Amino acid sequence: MKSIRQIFLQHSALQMTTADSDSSSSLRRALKLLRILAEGDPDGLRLKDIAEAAGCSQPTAHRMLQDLAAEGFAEQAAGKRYRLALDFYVLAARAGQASGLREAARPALLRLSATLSDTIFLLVRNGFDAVCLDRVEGPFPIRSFTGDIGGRVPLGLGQGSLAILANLPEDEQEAVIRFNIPRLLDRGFLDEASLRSALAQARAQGWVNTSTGLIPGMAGVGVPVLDAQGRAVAALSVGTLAERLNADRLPHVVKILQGEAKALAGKLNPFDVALRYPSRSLSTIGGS
Amino acid sequence: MKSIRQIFLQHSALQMTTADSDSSSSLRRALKLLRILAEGDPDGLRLKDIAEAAGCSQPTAHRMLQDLAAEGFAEQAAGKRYRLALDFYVLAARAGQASGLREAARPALLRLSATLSDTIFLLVRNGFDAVCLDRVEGPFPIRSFTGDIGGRVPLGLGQGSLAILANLPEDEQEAVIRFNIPRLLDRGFLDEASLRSALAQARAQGWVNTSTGLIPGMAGVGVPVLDAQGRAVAALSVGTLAERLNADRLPHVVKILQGEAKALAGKLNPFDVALRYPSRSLSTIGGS
DNA sequence: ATCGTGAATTCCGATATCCTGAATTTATCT
DNA sequence: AGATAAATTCAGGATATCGGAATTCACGAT
Repeated sequence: MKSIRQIFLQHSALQMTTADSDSSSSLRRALKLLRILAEGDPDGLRLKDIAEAAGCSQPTAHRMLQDLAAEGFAEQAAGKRYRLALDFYVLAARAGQASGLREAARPALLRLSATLSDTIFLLVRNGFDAVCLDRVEGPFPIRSFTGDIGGRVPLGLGQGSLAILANLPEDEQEAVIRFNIPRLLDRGFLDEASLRSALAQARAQGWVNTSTGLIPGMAGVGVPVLDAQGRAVAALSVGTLAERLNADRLPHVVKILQGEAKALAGKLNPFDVALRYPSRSLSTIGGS
Repeated sequence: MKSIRQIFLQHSALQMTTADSDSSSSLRRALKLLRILAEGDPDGLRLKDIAEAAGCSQPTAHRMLQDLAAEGFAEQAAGKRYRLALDFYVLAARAGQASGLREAARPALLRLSATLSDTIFLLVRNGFDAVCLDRVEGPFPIRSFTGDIGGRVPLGLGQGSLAILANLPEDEQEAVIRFNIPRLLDRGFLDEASLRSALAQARAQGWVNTSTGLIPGMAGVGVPVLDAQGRAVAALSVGTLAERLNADRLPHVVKILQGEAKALAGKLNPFDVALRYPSRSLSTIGGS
């Protein structure tokens, strides 16, 4: 059985508290600048603040930003402020296309939104999290754990996220659970026993209902998107008002979701999320 | 009048054949790797091919890719292939509000899509290209020059793209035309005379109709989004089936589009797409 | 199933690049 | 306008980078 560390390595590309964060390589430092820009004020950041946030000298930050600008990843708005530039977003749009899932799922999302008149989410697994890859708004205002596109939640929190976790291979599921329990408790989630019973139920019935919803007045349904080996690679979910998921409508919603999930799975023949990271990372993480 | 080179410098962040492509800085070279990954197969590229495309040795490419992966911008899929990682997408999505324009335009796109039941595009100018910044699908399947979000077309090709070009300042327009003519011809587009007359008409009437559509059965309308100085910073366009843009409906569509474009322009007071690039770039490009 | 080819990764010395500090220019605030 | 603070440029010393060679690894063929 895989260890937590192995699972972690398989998905080490998380911006988590890896504690190796300060480490070297000028490239790494430059890339951190991009992250600083992304997380900073949309109108741009001052060079001084960027340098401080990056922990490097002002001339160094300046030179790197000039390079980033020359390549179209950053730009200088009025007032000398630096911010991300268009090319960055353009490239990022392609990054989401990995395996074409987003593209493949978009028609389904639109159909679901049109049919159900609710907000639809497309989630994918990424390490120990579920990431919102796409989302189509419905007419009702929704609060959800999974915020907007790009939002992350620990696997297990929220219907779609739980649907994914419930359909991972046994050993990975176990590792994720152990890793995520503290994170879930931090967010006021149920205890481990409740999680395990919810997972068992989710796996058995093939979908996750509103019972795990922790936001008052909100409810949702999530179904997994399975690959050829029956492993969850994504989830479709609906978020809506609790009153809109009564006993009458629920079966209908589940059925439609499952139909789309199955059709989507059919389009994903060569979908392979298994990553292998070099053993060098082991020492990096293990040694810190 | 500005020279082509000057215009080019203002928007030098193009992945074109700048001939400065080989130039210095390890950061720039690393960022080019990201571009290579973005343009390559979504399922990933082999290290050898990446190294070749980047014009550097295999070990060098390897080390840079490891750094990119460690920062979450790239990842290794099964089979050792490298591709852009999800974090890249997530980062941009979170910062997405940064662009302002996209955020500001989204309600308009949704309204247009709902009202017209067609696919709506938001294009912005970037150098010699128009870039699709956002897009809302309609119920009809559409083929367009401007592919999905992030797609580029030479300015002048397509309704929205032409609408932007038609409303650039005289000298820039001229420079773009000269630069783009060969590119347009390559793609089976009309000759220079036709382009110029189309531009004149577009500028005069304030919108671009389907007459420039080169895809059989498809049609569209584009209107420019003008800044305070009357320069085009973006375009809204509709793409649909030719039969859905008959003489009855066309004026209606144009009117609605123009209304949204005008409202959008009003929200863009502090929107400043003019970029200033350091004079250092001048010598870089001029000297090669 | 084993072998052979080609790719991916690691190692290491030379060297080009990057970083820190100081000086200059430019912007911002009172 | 003057003063202050930031942004940018400049130069020398230190270091991380680069590419060739060797090794390990993955994959296709016999």
